[in-house]
Amino acid sequence: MFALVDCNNFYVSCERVFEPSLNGKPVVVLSNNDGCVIARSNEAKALGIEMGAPAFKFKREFEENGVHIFSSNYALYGDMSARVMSLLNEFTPEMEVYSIDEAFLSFSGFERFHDLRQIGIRMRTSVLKGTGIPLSVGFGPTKVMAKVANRIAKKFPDRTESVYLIDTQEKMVRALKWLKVEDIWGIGRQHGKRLKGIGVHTAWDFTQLSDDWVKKHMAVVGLRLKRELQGIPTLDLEEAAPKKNIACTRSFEQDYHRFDELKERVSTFAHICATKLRKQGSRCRSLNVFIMSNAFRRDRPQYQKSITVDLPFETNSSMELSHFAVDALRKIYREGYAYKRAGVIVMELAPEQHSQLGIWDNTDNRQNTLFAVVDRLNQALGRDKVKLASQDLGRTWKMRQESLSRRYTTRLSEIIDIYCR
DNA sequence: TCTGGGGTCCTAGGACCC
DNA sequence: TCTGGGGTCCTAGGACCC
Repeated sequence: MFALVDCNNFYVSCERVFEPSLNGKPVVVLSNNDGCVIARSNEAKALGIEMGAPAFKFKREFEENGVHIFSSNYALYGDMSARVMSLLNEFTPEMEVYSIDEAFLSFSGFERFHDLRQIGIRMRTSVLKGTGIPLSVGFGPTKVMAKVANRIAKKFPDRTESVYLIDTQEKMVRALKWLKVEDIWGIGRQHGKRLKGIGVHTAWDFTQLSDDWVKKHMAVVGLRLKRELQGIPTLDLEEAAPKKNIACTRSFEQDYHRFDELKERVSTFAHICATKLRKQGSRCRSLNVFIMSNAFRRDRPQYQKSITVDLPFETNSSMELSHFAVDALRKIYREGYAYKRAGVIVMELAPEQHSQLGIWDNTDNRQNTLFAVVDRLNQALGRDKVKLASQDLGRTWKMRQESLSRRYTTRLSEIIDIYCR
């Protein structure tokens, strides 16, 4: 049996831990630049605020309904996530951290000696007590069924105590007939639309389709999904693996027109990618740079272009990557457009240890030592203490973050205040 | 005025090899 | 007129996830 454990409205729950007066009130968390709604409390969901809704369009609604707004605080969410995962890990060593707020746990064999429902309830209690974050837990014979069970636990918290177990044929059929086809994990908008078009409305209907149809229209991924929903496992827990691509991309808080302005940002994105590469112990062989104008402004001329370049050698040096990224930018930059978004993606990653050196044009090895020191300094003193000269030394831009909470758990100076009367 | 960011996997088709 | 057979690798695009 698999469990899928999921934190309820995770970002909102993190904020509420440190502001408990917000329990029971509508709360939303916004994306970078306070752009879109990316987390909602149940009360906010009930107000009809959609996931991904642009914040400016809902401004009035927020005010009228007293919705509490937070800018996203990834330092806080990342640290809270690590605490949750570490508590969950005590229940079984076999765990796959699937996302910042979700984990699959394998309990194969446990069902013979343990009451899985009780284990689920104990996980909830432990994490709630240890971190203040509420969970929903679903158990099923496959990963997809565990997802389904989790959905039921979340939908009916009172009846299930937020823990639901699918362990019999009847429960499986009942769950499948209840679940809408577009809500199946792995069925997105496109497939959902097509399936409904041919009269497939529930997960149960989907399992009744022929293998041929599924294979033809949804390839092997669809076929695996069908098996999983029939209770036949095709997906196993996945090992934590090094990333195959690493990206840093941003929308700007204002339009940029000049090459120099873009250059400054792209150089920073390359530096951030390089830092992530070094942290993972990888180097990259190629990188992609893209720039684009504001796609929402249909009234203005549009331009978007991306370019992938092979590097002459593998590297994770901020200086070298910044240099190559700016070179690439130069090739795609066109004057006369208002740029709104850009990014750097490093690709073809290889482990540092056995990297292939070229004969003629090797990276300068002294950079390894240099950036080891840079990383240490930035870690100890704050992220931007040491920068490249090509970066944003003037720091003319700043991310819009009007409602940022404190980094309660990772900065001593921002720790929660307790007042005694 | 204002619209996020970071990933993965799969397939078809073209280019190329012997 | 007629034009093999069997592979691999790469890329772009589509679909999905959180």
